[in-house]
Amino acid sequence: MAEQQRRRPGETREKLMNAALALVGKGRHFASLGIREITRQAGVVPTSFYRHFRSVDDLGLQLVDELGLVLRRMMREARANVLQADKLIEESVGIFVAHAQANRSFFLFMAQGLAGESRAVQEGIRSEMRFFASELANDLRRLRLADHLSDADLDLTCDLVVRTVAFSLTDLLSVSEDDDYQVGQVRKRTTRFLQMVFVGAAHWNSSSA
Amino acid sequence: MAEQQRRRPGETREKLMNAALALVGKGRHFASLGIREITRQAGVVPTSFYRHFRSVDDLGLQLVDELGLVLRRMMREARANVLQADKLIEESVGIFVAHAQANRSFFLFMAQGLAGESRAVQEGIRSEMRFFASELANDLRRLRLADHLSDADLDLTCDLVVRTVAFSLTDLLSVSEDDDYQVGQVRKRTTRFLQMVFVGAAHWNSSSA
DNA sequence: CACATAGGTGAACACTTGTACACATCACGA
DNA sequence: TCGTGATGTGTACAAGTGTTCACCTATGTG
Repeated sequence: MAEQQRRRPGETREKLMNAALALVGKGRHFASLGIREITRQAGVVPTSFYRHFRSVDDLGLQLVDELGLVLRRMMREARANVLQADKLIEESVGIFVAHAQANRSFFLFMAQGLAGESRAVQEGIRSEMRFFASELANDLRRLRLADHLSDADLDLTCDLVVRTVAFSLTDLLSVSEDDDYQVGQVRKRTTRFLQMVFVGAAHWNSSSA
Repeated sequence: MAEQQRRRPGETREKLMNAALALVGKGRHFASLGIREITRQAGVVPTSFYRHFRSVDDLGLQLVDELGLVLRRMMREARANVLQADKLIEESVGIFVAHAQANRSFFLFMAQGLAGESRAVQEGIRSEMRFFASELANDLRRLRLADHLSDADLDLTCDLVVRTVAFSLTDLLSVSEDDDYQVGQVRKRTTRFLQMVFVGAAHWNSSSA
């Protein structure tokens, strides 16, 4: 009936995922989204949803996959841009904040998913964080910045770093997107948190023996 | 019509709050709860809800208040039970884990609320965490355990501690309630996180000047 | 005792929800 | 060329939703 223009494959699928993200970005919680709501936002008929996803949770899982890509992009940029070791933390936090701002909805979704209602989404996000932490550990090892730490202690440190940053996400996402002052505050605070963690790591074995 | 037994005042109100908590404890996300669902679980007619709360978010706000009481009880117990300073961290984490297990639904609600959909609930929980951190700072000051730190740096430390513990909540709540091994793992890991933070705090000024 | 008030109840409303079914349209391989 | 499968659409329905209304009953204060 309504004219059906030729569609690039996967287009509606993208539209649906973006619609879910958009709603999350608008302040809704992912766990409270419904199929009809998402399709309405996407400008698509409800039935189409089932062509691509079995349920809202399923869509969530696929969002986690995309989130993985976003995180990898961020990591790549961080690796390319960290020039001097002494500004390493500051610059990394800066890159993180910039990405979080540029992909606000995505990171909002991530923060929500950590205590979300779908066990699978939760585990997916957790697993992305583990991956991130292990990559960080590799980098630190390669740069020989933590030679005095055992592998286990280095992992511990990186896990703590990732957690701290992840928690900062909730700070960052709860201030207005363009309140530069507040955003700066979060950045400074996060930087100091990480500095403290690294000071702890630097003195770890000598103090905990 | 249906016989109306004499009710202790506020009874239904409690029933409603407990019902919401029970649903959260069962794996539901607070943001996805509806009025009818809550009243059904409470064994009460939907209309009764409005006698006590204006909306689900309102109920959430009142839950945050109760959460405050739970946290205070926990703090009191921790203060009473910490015997030797050298086991301070270990014992505190133990008490925290015990309380989190005993009030699983409450802490689940807290973890969800941090990235929740109601701005007010979010701010309430955040504020409880700030209070907790400032009390912790007072204690450390009183015990003269952080004399070398400025007030601002002490606050920073305590904030980081509270965040770290709060994040552990998501670990703790995602493992089965009675999987003692996993729970023990979370406890050990959290303890080491905090030890690392405190090592960092101990060497803070000397390393960051 | 009378009465105001708080709290509990059932029926009804206008919507929204998830899901199923039948059908239309396109791209593409046999 | 003709299927055939993937993707889109419209309609339908039963069930669940938030909220309002009028009404009932227990309780405590004047």
